[in-house]
Parts: sequence; structure tokens; C-alpha cells
Amino acid sequence: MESLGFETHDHALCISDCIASADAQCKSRGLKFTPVRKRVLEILLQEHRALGAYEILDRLRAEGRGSQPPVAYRALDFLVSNGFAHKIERLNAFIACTHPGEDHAPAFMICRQCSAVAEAQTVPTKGQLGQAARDIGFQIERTVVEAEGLCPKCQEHAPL
Amino acid sequence: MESLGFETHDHALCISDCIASADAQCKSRGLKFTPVRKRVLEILLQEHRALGAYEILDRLRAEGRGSQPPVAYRALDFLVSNGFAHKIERLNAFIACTHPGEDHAPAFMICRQCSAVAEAQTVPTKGQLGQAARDIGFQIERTVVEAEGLCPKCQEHAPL
DNA sequence: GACTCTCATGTAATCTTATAACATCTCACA
DNA sequence: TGTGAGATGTTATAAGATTACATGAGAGTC
Repeated sequence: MESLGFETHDHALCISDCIASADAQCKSRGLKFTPVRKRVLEILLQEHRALGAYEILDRLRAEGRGSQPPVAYRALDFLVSNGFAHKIERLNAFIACTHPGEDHAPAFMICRQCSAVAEAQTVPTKGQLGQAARDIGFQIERTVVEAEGLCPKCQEHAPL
Repeated sequence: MESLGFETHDHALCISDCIASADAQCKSRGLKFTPVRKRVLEILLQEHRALGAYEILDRLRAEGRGSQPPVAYRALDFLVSNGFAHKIERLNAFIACTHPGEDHAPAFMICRQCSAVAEAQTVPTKGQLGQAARDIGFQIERTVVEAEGLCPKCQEHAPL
């Protein structure tokens, strides 16, 4: 399993890489990476935290793009269904995928203090959930795995 | 790990047992198991599926108890914070705990066809999520683990 | 028994999140 | 130059959740 999200890094590069990668994938999969969709992904990429749909909508509005909720929700739907972003159910908010591309089963670690979110990958059939499903004959199609707690930085600052 | 929820069982007994157990625990922990709170737990126990807060509110209303959202949300808050019920984040809905009592880290399996929900127990520090957290130094306080898919029954009926 | 403090309840108003429905636009391709 | 599929714009509204404030009920004290 691989993790990412709480370390520092070249963020401008991180963003342009992700956009380029999404762009390439849309081309190869015949998807339309329209301006609104691209812009929403950029907005999400600017922060390694989850943004609410209305937060995104506000930014779009400020830029003169559509100003009604469906504009944001539709772009987010596109990004989520194609694996470029994820919804954090616990927060009713969205975050750019840090492992763009293939189908995957993400797990998130959400810092309750600074709101940073890190994404890791899991194998749904493995582990405790996989075992429980096997035990009762449940067929997993999709998983939501989210942990709340303190990221390394916030543990230092507030060691309670 | 232990699972429950898709099997058939004596449901009336299941309900009265859970209520009795909750009652006893409230007594021993100095919590007030008031009529509204008890009634909401009963409503939840009547189904092994998750109910939305407004669905619960509707039933309370029909019985002449409080009719405003906070009535339902407050009872649910009580039940959730004391481990008698859980919130299913994926569904924005609530379900009675089938392992009432102690502090625990539940995992849920949600059938997308019949909406049945089964609860299993996990050990957060173990498994893939625990490993990912350890890798990056994240301190887990709470987890949300939910799988969507098909329960054994619905796999038979709709084998696609 | 009256006092009072704490916690629970009742209710109105409001906020946040999300979707339905429908008109319009765009662009690849026939 | 159609035409049809998919994307966008906009209005309205549904669904989920909380704030704020008034009222009530019960345990413990004087």
C-alpha cells in the first residue's frame, strides 16, 4: 500500500502533472475533458483537502463560469465516476485523486485539526472487510474507507 | 471478526433484547434512556436497514411525539454517541447497533438492491488502513468502513 | 415544599447538500 | 446542412442538518 498527502512537495508541478495525466486519459478513453471539468479538477488539486460542492461553485462563480449547483455537481460527477476525484462521505466533500487513472479502492485519512486528507490504496477483497464479506457471502462492489484523526504535523502541535 | 444481519432470526426477541441491553447499560452508565430515545432505537431496530432522520421523524410525528427535525437528530445523536446506533455515511442514514455496548469500530455491508445492512467489527489498527496510517504516522481516532454490493439473497435473485 | 441547576424537549427559522426538469448549445459525423 | 448525443445554463425544489431560544422535568439542597 502506498500513501501520499501529508508530505511537502512541488505543488505546481503536482497540479500540472495531474491535469496532464487526466487530459491524456480522457483522450485515450474517449472522454470529454471540457473547460469546466478541467477547472474543477484544478481547483480540487490546489488543496490537499476536501472541498464542498458549494465551495467549488463559489470559485466557479467568481470566475464567471456557471453559477448554479448543477454545474459543480455535474463536473464533480464526471471526475468521480472516471476516477479523477473522490467523494469523502464523512465530509460530504470532494478531493482530487492522487493516484489518478485506473479503477481503485481508495482509503482516506482525514486530519480533524488541519483538514488535510491523505489517500492510500486498498485491496477490498483483502483485509478485515474482505474477510467479513466472505464469511457471510457478501459481494463487494465499492468501498468507503475513511479514518479521522490527527496527521503527523498536528500531533506535534497539539500532543493531547 | 463477527457478522450479523442477513440471516433470519426471531426479530421480536432481537428487538426486546437490544432494548433491554440498552436500558441496562444506560442505567449502569448514568445515562437517561428517555421515551423518545427508546422509541427511536425501537424504530431503528425494527428493520435491519438504515433509516434517514426524516423517515424516523415521520414515524415520531405519526405517534404524536415531537415533529421537528431536532427531536429526531437529538435522539439519534444520543444513540450514536453512546454506541447504540451508527450513522451510515454513504447513505446519510442511521441503523441500530447489532453489537450494542462497548466502544467499537464497526464496518458495514450495504446491499444495493434490498438495502439490508450487516454490521461487522474491525480492529482499526490492524489491516490495510492501520498499516497505511502507521506508514505515514497518522493517528486514527475514528473510522468509517462501508462496503456496497450484493447480499447473498440478492446475488441469487439477480445473478448478473 | 420551594429553589435551582442540569439536562431534555418543543418549535421556528435557517443553512447546507443535492437533484429534477427543461431549455439551449456544441460539435462530430452523416 | 441536418441531426443526434452529450454538455451546459437556469429555475425550482428536495433532502439532510443545525442554530437559537423558550419550556419542561427531575435530582439534590436548603
